[in-house]
Amino acid sequence: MLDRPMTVDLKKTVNLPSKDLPMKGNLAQTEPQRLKRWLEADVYGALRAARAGRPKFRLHDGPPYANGRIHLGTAFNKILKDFIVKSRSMMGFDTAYLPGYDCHGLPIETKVVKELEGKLAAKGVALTPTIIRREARAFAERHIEQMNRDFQRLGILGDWANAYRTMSYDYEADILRTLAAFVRQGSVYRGLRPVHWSIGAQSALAEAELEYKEVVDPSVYVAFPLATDPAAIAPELGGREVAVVIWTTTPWTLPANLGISFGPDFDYVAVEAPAANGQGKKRAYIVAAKLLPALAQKFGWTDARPLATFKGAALDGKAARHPWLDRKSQLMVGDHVTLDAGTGAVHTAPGHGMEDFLIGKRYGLEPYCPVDQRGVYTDEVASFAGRQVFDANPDIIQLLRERGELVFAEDYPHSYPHCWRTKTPTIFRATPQWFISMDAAGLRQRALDEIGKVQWLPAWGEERMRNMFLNRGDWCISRQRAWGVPIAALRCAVCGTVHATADFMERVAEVFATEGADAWYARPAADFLPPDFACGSCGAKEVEKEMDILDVWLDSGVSWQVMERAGLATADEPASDVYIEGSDQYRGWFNSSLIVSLGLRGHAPYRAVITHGYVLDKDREKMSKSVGNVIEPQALIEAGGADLLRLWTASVDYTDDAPISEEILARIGDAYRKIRNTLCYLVNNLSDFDRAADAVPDAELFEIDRWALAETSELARRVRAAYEQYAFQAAYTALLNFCSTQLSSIYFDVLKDRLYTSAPKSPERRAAQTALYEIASSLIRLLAPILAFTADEAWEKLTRGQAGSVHLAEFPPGDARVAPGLRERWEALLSTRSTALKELEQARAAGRIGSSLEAQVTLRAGGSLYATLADYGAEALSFLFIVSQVTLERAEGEELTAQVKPAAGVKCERCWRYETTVGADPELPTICHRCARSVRAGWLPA
RNA sequence: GGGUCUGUAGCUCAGGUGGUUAGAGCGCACGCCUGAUAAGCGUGAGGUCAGUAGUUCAAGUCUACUCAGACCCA
Repeated sequence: MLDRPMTVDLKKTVNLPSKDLPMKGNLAQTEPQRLKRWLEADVYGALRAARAGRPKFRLHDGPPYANGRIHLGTAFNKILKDFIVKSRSMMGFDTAYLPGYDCHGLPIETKVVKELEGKLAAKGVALTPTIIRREARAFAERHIEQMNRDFQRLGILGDWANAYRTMSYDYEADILRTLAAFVRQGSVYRGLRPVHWSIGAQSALAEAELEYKEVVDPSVYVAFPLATDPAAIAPELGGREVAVVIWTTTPWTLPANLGISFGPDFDYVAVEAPAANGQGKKRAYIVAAKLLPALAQKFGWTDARPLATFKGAALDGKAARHPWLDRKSQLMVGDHVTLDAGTGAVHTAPGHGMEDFLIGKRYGLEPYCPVDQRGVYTDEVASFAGRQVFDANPDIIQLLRERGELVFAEDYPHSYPHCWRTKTPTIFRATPQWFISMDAAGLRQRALDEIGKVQWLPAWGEERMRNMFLNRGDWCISRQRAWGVPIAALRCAVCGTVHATADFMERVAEVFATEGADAWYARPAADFLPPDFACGSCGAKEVEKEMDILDVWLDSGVSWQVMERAGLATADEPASDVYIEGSDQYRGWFNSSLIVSLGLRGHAPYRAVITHGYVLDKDREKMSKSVGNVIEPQALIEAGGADLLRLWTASVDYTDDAPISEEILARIGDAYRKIRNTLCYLVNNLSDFDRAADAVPDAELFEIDRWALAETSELARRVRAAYEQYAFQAAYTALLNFCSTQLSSIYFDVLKDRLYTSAPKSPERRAAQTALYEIASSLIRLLAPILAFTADEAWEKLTRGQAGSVHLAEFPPGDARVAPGLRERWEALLSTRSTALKELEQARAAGRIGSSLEAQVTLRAGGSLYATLADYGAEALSFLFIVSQVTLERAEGEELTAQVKPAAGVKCERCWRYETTVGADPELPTICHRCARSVRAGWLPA
């Protein structure tokens, strides 16, 4: 061998990472390709097969409404569900996820009707329920296909091909069978209830079909003379003529007045004022004390004299006389009474208002409604029978004036609901509806019992749910619409008696199962009739079909039955381990599902209920088109990929409302890049590492490798626990902090020297790679539920495509044994490192060094810290601090000091450390002895 | 108006049963490196804990009220 410099390209002897996993994710392009492969490989099916026989975990999907592209809220919901599905399956559970869609209902119906109206009118064809239903079904079908694609694009794993639909024939049959079950147990009844009614269209309207317009209505203040002894209210009123003054802007509802409501805790006064019929008579009028000054001025009561003051509760149970009819008006108290307007005494007509109806129900008043579907008074109404209600207003006011009960009248501009179709003002009108009683079969009490057995997350959900059941009225299940499941009942064509038996409904359900609910519209009533039918009341044989449909909340309330039908649950247990939906579903799906499951199975359909908040803008205000603060998921996916959206979902506290904005997304992008770069470092430094052949035994690992593995195990333990508790944000925080602190800023930074400068197959480099492999394997799996695409990509690279999708893998256990004292020892080492780094920064700021390798550090420590540092060794510390030399000195006190000086020696061209051994090897004169050994071992013939 | 909930640094979040100078990651500023490079490392500056009043020796943590926001109901 010649004793002169060799011509070695030293750059080529440095083991730099590969570029197998690119730093740039390019997710908008790569995700769809990966998705395609998942679908081709049927990852969901493979997962179910792989977990067959393991304990089951069920997440029953609350069906989103099938009427458009998904928005951030639906994406948020589905991603959270996917976190659960993926994490539970990685815990080893056989996790089923069968998505579903809510198909019937008003939004689709109105959309379809709008589209059809113009077209059909031009052809002179009438719009029938059958046509609406055909179009609505096609509309829902189209949107389900689109939404299926949208959801899958988010990386949601599930049985998409078999997604359930509330409009499928068997599902429609189940809805009707469910109604039959409630009929059989005696919970279903028919009763009157006020609904929004369009006189123009002669039909019931939903809230969404109302348009509010500014109009001027008559505002009247009407006296109702007291019918009970006024001394019972306040002694001062004994022997006086007393009247209650009410206010209304709908004088036409006065014929239906059955009561007056007061706020129980408000103060009311009886004041002496001139009687409205003049002639100088005095009369005592009752109004709310707080409103008296304003009212006295309005009425011209210049010398009103208060006679008595009392709480509204004092009036409870008393009675007044109707101003012109020979009828009592019940005095009541209720919390709905406010002092915002009027007199504090609220005219109550239970047939013409929702609040009136509810309080009337408590006091046993009928929802009396002497107005027909044309808005015309029936014969019951003396002197106004046959008159249209709005036309009758002036005459009613005139009548009041003549009778001396009109205290005051004026014009009153306000906004009033109008029918969106006919543009006519609407009225509230009590109409016959179908109900499920909350109490007839004890449903309310059973629900309250069951609520206590369910696990609520967040915990306050239990109270919210409980209050809801304590206060809710009977469930009105009928709607006067076309797109839904009809209430299969018959009405006698002669006497109008309704025939609705469970047996009959179940027979019809059989027809629905094969022909769909359309059969009710397509077939004549006679088709459903038993051959020997006769009306029980009048014996007639002619019948008509009931045309009301069921509330769509009943549709979705029966959805847990698909879990039984799919073999995922049995009837004697809750159909789902968990429900997770937005917080609006306490009133909605959680509510209806509980009632239906209780009615049919006797228990709740869920073991646990999780709620998430709404997606809000940067100011935590709701997104709306008119405000212009809407962010579309499609735009986010185009820009940054679904994994970005998934990472954002994990980053927020979903139990509260979740803010999203440009800045937040920029931060999430930063976090994504941090995680991705961490994965790149791991995977790309393992490109020449074959775990089976190259891994070293535990004993050959460096201490820092063992520390990093211990930290990884701890991470696994914490992240796993977070997933178990559905605490995705805790998982996110732990994972991100681990990547940036333990790995990037400590382990990876220190490890670069060993990975890059050791001989490729040297034991020290293989030790580092052995640790990196374990870390990569754990980290990727722990990330997989959140970063579904990126983790799969990294996993594929790490395992060289030999292990299948990461979503088939299980979590690392997180129970690695850690040598006693290792953690405490490393706390001391790392805190010493911080001290050294601070000192290095001072030297750098003073211009004494640039790179930390230009420095040597002298540590002075005492006591146990000195012992720890000495045991670790000065040279090892120099690698830990990434400086060229460390000198350790023993000190008396406890305080640790670090001193920075220029490193000794010359910079090694290869490892960049300053070494006194540079040039020791004459053949390799520009590098240190360590590098010379590596180069000889790795690149030169022996 | 009622039920339920939320409000801690620019952002997302930690801060059992009230107790020393309120923490983290990111961002930001400044600097280093140029062999993780549309990367990496370091140091540092950011907070009247929404506000007011109270309880207490002591409150981000308890009470009341106010303000702002969310869902449901009216």
